[in-house]
Amino acid sequence: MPRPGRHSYSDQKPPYSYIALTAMAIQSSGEKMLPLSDIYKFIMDRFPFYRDNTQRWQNSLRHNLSFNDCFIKIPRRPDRPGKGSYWALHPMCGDMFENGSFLRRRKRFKTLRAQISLPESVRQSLDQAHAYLQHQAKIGLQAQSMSQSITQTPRYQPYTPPTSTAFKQPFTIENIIAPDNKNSAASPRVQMLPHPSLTGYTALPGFPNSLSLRHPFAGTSLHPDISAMNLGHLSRDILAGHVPIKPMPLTLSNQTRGVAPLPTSLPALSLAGPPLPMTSLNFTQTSTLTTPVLR
DNA sequence: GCCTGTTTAAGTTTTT
DNA sequence: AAAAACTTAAACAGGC
Repeated sequence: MPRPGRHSYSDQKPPYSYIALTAMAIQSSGEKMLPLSDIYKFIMDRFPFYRDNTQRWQNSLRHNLSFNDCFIKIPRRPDRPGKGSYWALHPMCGDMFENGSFLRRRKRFKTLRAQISLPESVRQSLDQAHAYLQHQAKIGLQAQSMSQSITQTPRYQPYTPPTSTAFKQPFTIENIIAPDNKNSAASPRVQMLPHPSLTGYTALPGFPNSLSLRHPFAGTSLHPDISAMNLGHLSRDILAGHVPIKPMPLTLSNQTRGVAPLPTSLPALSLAGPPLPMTSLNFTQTSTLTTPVLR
C-alpha cells in the first residue's frame, strides 16, 4: 500500500498513536525538542483530524508526555521565556517503534528506574543529581561550562550511529508520510558531552537526534538515570563496539537485594559501598565490552 | 481563568 | 484469553 501523502488523512484518524505523533513533532524540530504548544501545532497542521475536539486529544497527549518515560522535560533557558518546558525524546528510546509501525509499540519504553527497583540510596543520588542539574539549568552556569568543554576539549569522537540502531529511518513526518523520500539524510548528530558534575558519566551513544548540544542545557537535558541506563541498557551496538564508550568500572549494581534480575544481555553489575553522594555519582564499567555480540 | 503538567482510573484495541 | 499498549476522562496543582 502506498504511503499516504501529506494531508491525505483528511478527517480520518491517522494510524499513529499520540506517542508516535509527539515523537514525530519533536523529531521534526531543528533542536529535537518542542514546547507543548508547538507539538499541538505540528499535529494540527499535519493531521486535520486533530483540528477538532482539541480538548480531548490534547489532554490525552499531555497525559502521554507525563506518563511515558520516552519523553523528557527540558527547562527553558532564561533567555527563552515562554510557557511550559520543552519536551524531547529520551535518548534511549530510539528503538521504540519497530518495523515502521508507528501505531503501536511492541514494548513500552521504560527507564531503568522504572523497570527495576533501585535501592533507595541510589535512587536518592540520582534524584539529587537531577535536582542539581535542574538548578544548574536555572542559574545558567551549565551552558557556559558546556560550551567551554565543547569548544576546548572534545572528549569523544562525534558519533555516527550504525544503521541498525535507533530509528530505522529518521523519525520525521516526511519520512513517514512522504511517498518518495528515499535519501532521507539524517541531520548531523552530535554526541553529548558529560556534565562536569557527573564524573564518569559516559556520553550516550546510539541515539539519534533526540538530544544534542543545541539543547539549551545539553547536560541538563540528561535524564538522571541515564548513567544507570548506560549500565543496564548497553545496546547491541555498544557491545558490538560501534560506540566509543569510555571504559569504566561499575559502581552500580545488581547485587542489591530485591532487584529484579537483569536481562541476560546486560553486563554484570556490582554495587559497592554506601549511598553515593551526588558529586561522586560515578557509574563505571567493570565488565568488558567483549560480551558476545547480539545480532 | 487558562495553560501546563501529573496522576489515577477505566475502557478499548492489539498482540502474544 | 490474557497481557500489554493505547485512549479517554477527570481531578488537581502550580504558574502566569
